[in-house]
Amino acid sequence: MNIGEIARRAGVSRSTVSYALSGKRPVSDDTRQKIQRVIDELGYRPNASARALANGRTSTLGLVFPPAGTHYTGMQLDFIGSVVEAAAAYDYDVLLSPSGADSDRSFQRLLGERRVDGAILMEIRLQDDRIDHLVAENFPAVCIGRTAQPDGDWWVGLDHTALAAACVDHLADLGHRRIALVNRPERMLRAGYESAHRGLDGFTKAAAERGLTARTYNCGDDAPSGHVCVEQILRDDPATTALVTLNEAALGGIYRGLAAAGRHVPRDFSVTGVVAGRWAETVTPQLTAADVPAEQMGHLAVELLVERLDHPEAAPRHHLLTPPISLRASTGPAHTHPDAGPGSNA
Amino acid sequence: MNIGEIARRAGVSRSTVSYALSGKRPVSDDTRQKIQRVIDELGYRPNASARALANGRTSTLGLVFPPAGTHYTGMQLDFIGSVVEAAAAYDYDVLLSPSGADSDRSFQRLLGERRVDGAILMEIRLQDDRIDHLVAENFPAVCIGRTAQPDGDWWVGLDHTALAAACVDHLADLGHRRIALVNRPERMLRAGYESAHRGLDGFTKAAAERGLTARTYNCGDDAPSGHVCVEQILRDDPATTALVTLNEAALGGIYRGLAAAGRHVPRDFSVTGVVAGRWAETVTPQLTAADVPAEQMGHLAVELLVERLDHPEAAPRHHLLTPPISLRASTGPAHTHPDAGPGSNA
DNA sequence: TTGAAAGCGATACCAT
DNA sequence: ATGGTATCGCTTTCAA
Repeated sequence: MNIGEIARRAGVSRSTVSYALSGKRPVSDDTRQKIQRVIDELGYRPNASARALANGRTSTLGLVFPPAGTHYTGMQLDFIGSVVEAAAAYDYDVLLSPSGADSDRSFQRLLGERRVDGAILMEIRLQDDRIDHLVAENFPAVCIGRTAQPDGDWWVGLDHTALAAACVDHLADLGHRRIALVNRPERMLRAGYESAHRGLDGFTKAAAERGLTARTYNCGDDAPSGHVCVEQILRDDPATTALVTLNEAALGGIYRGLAAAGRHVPRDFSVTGVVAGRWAETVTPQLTAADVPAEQMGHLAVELLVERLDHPEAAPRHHLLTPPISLRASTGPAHTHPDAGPGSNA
Repeated sequence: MNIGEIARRAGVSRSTVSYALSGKRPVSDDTRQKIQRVIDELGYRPNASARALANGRTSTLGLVFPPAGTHYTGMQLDFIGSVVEAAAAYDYDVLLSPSGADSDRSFQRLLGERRVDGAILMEIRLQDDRIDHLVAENFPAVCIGRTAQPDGDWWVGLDHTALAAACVDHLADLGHRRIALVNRPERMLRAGYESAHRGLDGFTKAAAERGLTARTYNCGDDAPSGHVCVEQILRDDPATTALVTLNEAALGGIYRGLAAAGRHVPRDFSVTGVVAGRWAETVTPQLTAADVPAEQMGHLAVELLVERLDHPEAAPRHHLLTPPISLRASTGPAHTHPDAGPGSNA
């Protein structure tokens, strides 16, 4: 059933039905009602493909994120959920594209075949060929995260440098002198992931400024890797009394590794980091952390994208967020653990 | 740029370009190469809307799941990830629809406007108006979960009855005599969520068969509710020594509540349940649980849907899964806790 | 092996 | 206030 059928049954022309639906031209109350009655009766809905072809808009947003090589982190998943929800409020549907690279089939389909009106990108790298591509085509996109040169882009990002530094300061204030960073996997660092890079920067500089002894580690995005990483940290320097994690997926393993080594959190070891709030609250003890406001960021990204779609010539806008540290239960004053003596091995 | 432009530049007709692309009609090597050269040069990709309009297929699957009223559970998110990944392997994109009810705008768009070729539904209710609607329209869909009368449907589901029973048996085998069930929120039970209903059934019957004292609780889908729920359980019957949870999101709070009450897991309290495997491994101690194979289920659902799309007349198929209990670290032999004496209050 | 032209189902311009 | 019709970009039948 199509618009022609409706027109025929209502005894009007197709254009009149179209205008009655869109309201882009006045239609007499009489015919409007006649049309509406037929539509209700037949349960007619205009075909999205035909409409998209005719007016050049799909009413769909693309959400681009790397394929779940291993698994998604809670944070990534929170982004997805919030983007979908926000998009629905603007009557946009969301098309998911598991693409890490410019060359991915799904990414090409999204853009080249014009399946979406605009795109939101996650997991940004400092140099990101996907973004280069989008900019070159002047394709409306908004990034969750920012590249090394974000000035021409639309984005909503986190000040990872400041966040990691705030974690270090928090620990230093509590008297910790030997700390460690649990970063994302080395592969992500090499690929240029911005959070891993900027977080590392912030951690390193803040530790230097506060005169702390600091070591940095790369850790796989899963609990077992977190466990192994903690073992390594305590082996390298048993006097370590605190750590900062940028790696949410490893958190469970980090806690377990600490417990296995006989370090009680927060009595004789403090843990903090940059983690989505709701996941910080699932672990025991609850994590004191710079909460990533995933929900807010997803909403802002959609808001920016819709604005950009409505005003194609608008100047780039962005939001740089620096959420405060939420004090919970995983950090406390520094104490030296008995195992921390020289030559000992936890 | 469109197919006409390509045709002009290659000096052939539009139909020849189309056939060169689809391979549905032989094209001489010579012209094929000529066309391909032009296409590469201009970076041409056929417009998805036009193609969908012409041949009636969108190459898009819909994924329907309830809006994140509160937040998504890890399990739901795992489904989303695995469905997207599996769909990509078949060159389908996935359109997300946050719809809990037949009447949701997004759901209507998906079906009525024919934005997708088929749909995958999550969070199935025993009576589900979305499914009734789909069946009535003979719209190709596959459910993750099953209704009370699933025989005519395509689905991949879990035997929640058996899973809950297996948890009870496991606890009974360890000598536990007084146990509790932490179910999903009452709102979900009232709405008819199949996992909550069938799980409750399985738990209740198995407990009766093994002659256990069992209580059942509804619990909000978040950590704080889990904490409160445990307090309630221990208040109602301090002699309780184990619980089964169908509520993944409450798990963190359950652990915390137990710790706060001075019950050590698994020494003097055992916890088990039905939870997605990777989340069972993030908590400490790791949860002994019937692991929901979310990834496998997502893949199977896509596989079934693709099959159904390719063979519109095929008879309904389904997969009923009963994953075994993975023994981890959260259950142990029953001991009576000192606080469990009559009149005491942990 | 190839071309011409009729759809697919909407929108929107040009008439009346 | 309404109708007729060209148009969006592709697929596919019919002819040659």
